[in-house]
Amino acid sequence: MADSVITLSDVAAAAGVSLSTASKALNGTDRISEATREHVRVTADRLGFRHNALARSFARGRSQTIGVLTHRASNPFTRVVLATAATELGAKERAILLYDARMEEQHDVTESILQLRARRIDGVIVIGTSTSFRTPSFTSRFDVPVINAFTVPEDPQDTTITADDYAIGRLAISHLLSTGRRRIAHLTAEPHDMAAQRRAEGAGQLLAEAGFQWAAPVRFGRWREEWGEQAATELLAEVPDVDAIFCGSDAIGRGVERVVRAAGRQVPGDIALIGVDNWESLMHDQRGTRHLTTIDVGLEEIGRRVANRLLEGDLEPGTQYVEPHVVIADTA
Amino acid sequence: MADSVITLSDVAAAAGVSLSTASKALNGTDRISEATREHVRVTADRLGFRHNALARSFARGRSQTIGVLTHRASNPFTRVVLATAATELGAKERAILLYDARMEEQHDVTESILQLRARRIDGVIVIGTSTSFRTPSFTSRFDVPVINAFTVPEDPQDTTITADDYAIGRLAISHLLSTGRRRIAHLTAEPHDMAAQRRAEGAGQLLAEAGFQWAAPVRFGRWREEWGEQAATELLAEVPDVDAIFCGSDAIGRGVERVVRAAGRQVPGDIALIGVDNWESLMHDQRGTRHLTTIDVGLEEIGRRVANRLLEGDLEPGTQYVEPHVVIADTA
DNA sequence: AGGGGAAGCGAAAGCGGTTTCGCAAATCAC
DNA sequence: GTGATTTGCGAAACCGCTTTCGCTTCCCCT
Repeated sequence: MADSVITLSDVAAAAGVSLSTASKALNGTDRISEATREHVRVTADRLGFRHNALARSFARGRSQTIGVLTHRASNPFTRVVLATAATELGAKERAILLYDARMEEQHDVTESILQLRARRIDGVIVIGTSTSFRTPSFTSRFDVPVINAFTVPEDPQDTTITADDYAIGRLAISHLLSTGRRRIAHLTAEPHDMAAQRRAEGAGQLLAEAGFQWAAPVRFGRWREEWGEQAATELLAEVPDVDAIFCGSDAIGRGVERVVRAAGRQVPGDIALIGVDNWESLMHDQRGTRHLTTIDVGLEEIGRRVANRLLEGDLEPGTQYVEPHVVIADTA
Repeated sequence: MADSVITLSDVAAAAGVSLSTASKALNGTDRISEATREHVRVTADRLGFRHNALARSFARGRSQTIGVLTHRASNPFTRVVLATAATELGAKERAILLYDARMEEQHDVTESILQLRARRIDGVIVIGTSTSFRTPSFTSRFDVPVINAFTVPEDPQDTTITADDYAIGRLAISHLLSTGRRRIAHLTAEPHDMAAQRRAEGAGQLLAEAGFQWAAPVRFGRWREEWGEQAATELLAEVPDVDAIFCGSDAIGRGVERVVRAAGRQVPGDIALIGVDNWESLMHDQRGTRHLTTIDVGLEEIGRRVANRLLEGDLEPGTQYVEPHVVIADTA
């Protein structure tokens, strides 16, 4: 590697034009004759020239870097959004600078914000941890575009892309109905959890619209596998002829499944099970086997959209929801 | 926000020193009297000065950005390493620029490499997808430090940090033995998979050292839940009195568990189960419930180490393994 | 007292582009 | 054919910081 890096003035010299002409030719800016433009391009290629991104960023005052603020980068959902957004941005030659609020609990986010501004970032992505917790609004604290992902924004005017819990609920029920189930129950998480609420609400709505009702009152509890076990045990005692269970999450679903099978019921023969999250795909990279039928809330789509809208400067205010989709496997 | 951004020369002027003195004072470089240094610092603070990171990077020729090369950024293991490394780097004000080979299957990695070099990145992290596939060596293709994560390097001289499959196998058995199990079996993935091999090898070794042997020959198959079911079914038929199963992965473990329970055996009462991956923690962000007892291979530790060693310039050649640890839950 | 070295600071040259502005030549209008 | 535009290009300023180099002073040593 003969590494006496080629600069733009080398190109200009080789092409017999001025530095400024070379710059404009390659950037397509200003008025340059097509002939010169092409000639410069060819020379640049021949020399293997590449813009020094650092110099360019500096001169333009734009860093080609996006700041990312997370509450907890170790949250698995956050990771998915983060990784897909980063991939998308990387493909467009944008770097990301991640600030995890977790690490700076004391440090006040203000510090991170100042850092990001000092870096002259071109935009900010704020990744929440769910549709249950509000994320404080950062929009006004930056002079560059800010977009929220996977959260319910404090200020409804903030540009936000997130999961559609209501649609998730509807979709789950719609799928169960379409497979002929009629005695459907719903076991889900904390009653105060907004995501759990919305899912239950959407599910209840669709059920009602279809002219049915819950086989048992919706059971609220925790987002945990154990709760799934407990709730399912109670449910089976109370409503033995239930023929489908919409589980608020895949974790709950796992617990439910264990109990249902232990009770000697066939899955999905006697009782169909559907969860939410698409856990297994998160684990298996879309290739492995699937087991639990589930609803994918669209985290990857959120990551992609957030990145692209930011780059395209498409920041109309308000919340945009991504469509969930059903992932059919062995349990429904 | 009165945003007429403060530059270093503003500070210099306000402090009554030259631009260069101000620079040196704040950077701690060169010889400057402690008095002036302090005075400049105070003035800078008073003015709310922050270095323009772009200008600084440009002047120094170092971008404060790390390039990250992945095979498949959507792989769940990759995501964990990526997210933890990014967090660690972000905390030290380093951005990352991600190139996912997946997106450029055709495009030849060469292009990405050129891009990264044009960005004047300060280092490169190459994230593999497992300890089963070799990653081609990129070390010589960059003039900056390169470090591999979660992979088996093509060139053993490449600086690499990865999981220790051998230790994983030993640890699993050690745990089972310590809980009094003696009739232990091992159900795992493809016989040609290096990770599966090493785990089986480590496990076999420890077992032998302890004076025992496998209750049944090791069964190789797939990394899938279904294979867990099938293998467990066969195993129970063949060796009904097995009292512990070391499952090659949590996915396999899930399948095994279903069959074991369906056969009426108590878990862990009759049969203890231990997996590998720590799936549930990946899903639950360390807080949720755990169900399957498992071995955490240390992906997060890999991410952290890789980031820190790169920043510290600690790049002695060769492979360094992270220690796995047991995550005790309900099944062993 | 005189010379050598170190300490403290400033002038100025980059770093590698982008961008404004002005000028000459070419094109247009009438 | 003359004046008014437009077109194509180059000179030079500039982005904000780092770093080399050299010039004073001051200190110490003999």
